[in-house]
Amino acid sequence: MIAESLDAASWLTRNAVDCLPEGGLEAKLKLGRPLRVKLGVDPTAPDITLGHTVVLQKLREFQDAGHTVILIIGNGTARVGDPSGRSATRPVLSDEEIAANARTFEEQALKILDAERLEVRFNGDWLELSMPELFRLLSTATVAQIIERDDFAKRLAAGSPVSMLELLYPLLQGYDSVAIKADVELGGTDQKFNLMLGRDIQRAYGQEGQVILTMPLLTGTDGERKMSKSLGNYIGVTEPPEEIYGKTLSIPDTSLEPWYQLLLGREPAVELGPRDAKRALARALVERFHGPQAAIAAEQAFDRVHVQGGIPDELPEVEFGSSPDGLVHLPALLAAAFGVSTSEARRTLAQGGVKLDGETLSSSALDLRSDALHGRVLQLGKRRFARLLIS
RNA sequence: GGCGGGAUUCCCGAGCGGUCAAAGGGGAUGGACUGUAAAUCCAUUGGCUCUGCCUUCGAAGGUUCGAAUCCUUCUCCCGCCA
Repeated sequence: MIAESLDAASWLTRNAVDCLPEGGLEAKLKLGRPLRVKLGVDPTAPDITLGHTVVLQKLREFQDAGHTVILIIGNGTARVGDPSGRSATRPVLSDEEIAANARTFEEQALKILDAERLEVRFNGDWLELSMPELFRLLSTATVAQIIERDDFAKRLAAGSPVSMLELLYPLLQGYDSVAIKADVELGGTDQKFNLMLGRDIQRAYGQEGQVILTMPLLTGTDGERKMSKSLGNYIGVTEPPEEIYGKTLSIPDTSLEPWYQLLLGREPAVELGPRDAKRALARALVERFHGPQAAIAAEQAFDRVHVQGGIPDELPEVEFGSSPDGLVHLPALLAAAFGVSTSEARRTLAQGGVKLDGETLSSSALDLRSDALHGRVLQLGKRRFARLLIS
């Protein structure tokens, strides 16, 4: 069952940026037992994005090769906050929220991972160190080692604050590897430092150092920064088909190759132009999370709305009351229907961004008769629609 | 412990007694163009019962006809020295 050949290693390192140390994975594979492959996740963001799927797919490949994946929910480390990136303050979550997020994460991760070869662990279970234990952990690394890290080095050079807790974070993450006896740890390239430090810590605890495997970070729909929920440039795997389809089409052409490579594991077909390659990508992604039917439907719906300027077939209904004289104040209606402020509604209206059954509404008449609105489709901007039920 | 610097609207960042809902940039949104791409152009970007009104410039007080701008106290941050 357990593949031992070099082929197995080269398959598993496909698309990876780093696999260290050199030859380490091959050596681990030769052990001939299922390896313990670790991924740590932050319990703050419950929804899995396409960005997460890059690493998850790699984990799945390990599972398919017979290895065990250990998903670590960082409820203990959440109290510290990963300094990767730059956000300094993180919301403090309650145990209930963390548990709920972990469940959601696991549920969504199972769209990719195999439940049979998965262990889910909470690092809060072992991050209750006594002082002597903490001192032992702290003694495994030096300040020089820690501040060598790129983020820290830059921030220190720029005179920005770096808290003691942040310095501690990589050690705690490394301790997780000790706790679960990880053979391999995966992460994005931004995790390289933490992963490497984990090796040192394991060795300080008398274990063999883990092999680290880093995957490229998927850029977000903006094509610039890494995909993340907080940057708002993400596609969630549980989003509706039309959203996944539409958002995928909105990525810049320059993201096409990396997205193909990281999400589909292949190059875009050469005979397709960028537009059609992107459509094929969007179909493939919808298909992965919603099935082939949904992919076709999403594309058709998209074409109807955006190519032909039509109206989607499923759209939310909005109930709204008219005044006693049968008039409806448009800004108030837009505000209620789309969750914008009335000021914003007025502005958009003035700019020709509001349509009723496809006809642009003018801002000269802000009050319309209810019977002119009832049952019709109100549109704000390009993509927000609602069917009106005026009472 | 001592000395200095800072906190401005989503972000960065001007403003230093009235002409400030607050320059400029970024981002975002709407429009044109298009392939919900890029590039480009135009517009908008606190809220509202919208030719006016209300609330914003770390917090609370104060001075003034009038404060983001001056004073006091407080909170937080940063640097230098020890």
